[in-house]
Amino acid sequence: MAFLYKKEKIMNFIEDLKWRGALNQVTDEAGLLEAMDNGQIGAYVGTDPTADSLHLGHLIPFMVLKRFQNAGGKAVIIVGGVTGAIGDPRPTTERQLLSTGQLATNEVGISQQVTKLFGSDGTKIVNNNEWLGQLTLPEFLRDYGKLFSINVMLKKDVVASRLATGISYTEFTYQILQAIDFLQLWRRENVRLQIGGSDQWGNITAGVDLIHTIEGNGASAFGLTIPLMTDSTGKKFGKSEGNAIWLDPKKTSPYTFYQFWFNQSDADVVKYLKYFTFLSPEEIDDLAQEVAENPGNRLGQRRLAQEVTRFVHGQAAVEEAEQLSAALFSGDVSELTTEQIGDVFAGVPSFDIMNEPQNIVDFIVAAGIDKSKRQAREDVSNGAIHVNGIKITDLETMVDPRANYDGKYVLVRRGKKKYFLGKVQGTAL
RNA sequence: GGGAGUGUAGCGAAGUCUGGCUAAACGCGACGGACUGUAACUCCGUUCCUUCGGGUUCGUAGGUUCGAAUCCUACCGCUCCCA
Repeated sequence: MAFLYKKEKIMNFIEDLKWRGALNQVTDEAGLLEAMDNGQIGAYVGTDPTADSLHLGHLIPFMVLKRFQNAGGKAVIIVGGVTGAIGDPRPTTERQLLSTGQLATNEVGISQQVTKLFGSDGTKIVNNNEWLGQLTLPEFLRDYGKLFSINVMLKKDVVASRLATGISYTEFTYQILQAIDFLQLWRRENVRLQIGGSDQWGNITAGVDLIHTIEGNGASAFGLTIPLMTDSTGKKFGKSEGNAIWLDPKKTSPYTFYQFWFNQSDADVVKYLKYFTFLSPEEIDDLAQEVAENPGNRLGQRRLAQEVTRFVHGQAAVEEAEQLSAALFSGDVSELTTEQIGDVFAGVPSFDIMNEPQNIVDFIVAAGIDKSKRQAREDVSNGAIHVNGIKITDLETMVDPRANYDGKYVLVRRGKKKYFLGKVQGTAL
């Protein structure tokens, strides 16, 4: 069951990850493959609910978990709970604790997204509050604390780097909690593998060690980490204009999501195709050749955008994003009908606007397109602003919302490819 | 508890000794423009707000001075060393 692509290249789970550049370290490669062959086992990824939605950074371990699932394994995901309330230490500074209300909201949002990605069949989403929440301090100290050596804990990279700047006792304890999670899932859900980013290595091995200590050295428990994702210029992957790309369509529209992938550079497409799609090595090799020979066609980028958008938002969203992209990047937007605008542009950031003429600069700021008048003036002067397809360069221009699209919409473009849809409200009092 | 440092725009980092020429160097990031393939590279411009007169900034609050990021006092945060 650990084998994929039986009709084409034969690769097992690990070989496939290696080929995709998605493998950093494994605790015991041969042991893991053997365990996978001996019957279905589970693997888990933990997520702390630091926001009400997942973003692309989270998708990285989830992609590997999904491959594990596709290879016949059982996917288990921990969404926050106690570990989320504590905070995984960052290498630099102490985290700000989230309120319990915020945590609860975040957990709900993230659980829904995870369910969408993994399906409900056989996938298990758990909250570690189930076991960590019941644990009393005396039990914690007697049953677990005794098994952890401070000397070893201090050597973990994250802790070591924090010794210079300071780390609270709370965050220091995090690795123990995560180790307990692994142990509990090992017992409850037959989880034998924990998957995480390369920064999770220390936490993961803490869990493997704990299982070996309690369940015996022969106990089958493995850890696997994924390399840090960077783009070809060495920057951390997953940001657009300095903002995170969210999986929640309300926070990042499927159109924006699609465009994020579509705009990847030639140097990165193949890497991302391997990483973020479930296309076979043959298909990816073909696309790689296409990118090398006819980069201008952007076939690789297009396929990447389609595949990832489909995985996260579904086929309908792909079609909408492509329609919208076609409308925005090919023809003249002033030719579009009111209906087309309403249908197709739903995915673009929108704002409400009063039904009365307004100076262009004030209009831009009121719409939230720029954050200050200074910036708005600069953009207008630079010829960066188009209203309903017409470039505006005069700072004194008045924008009349009634002028186009039956007075219902005002379509604004800033720069080469950022669109905003103004929805005209009633007349101002 | 004692001692030594440190806190500057989104980030990093000058400027502080020798107060005015500093809305504050430089780098990164970000935004816009040119080029292009909705790419990368490169180049150019912008990057506190503004009714374009000016206004408000350099941890916080006071003080000295004609004038303070720069000097003084107190307080707050962070780091290190000693106890």
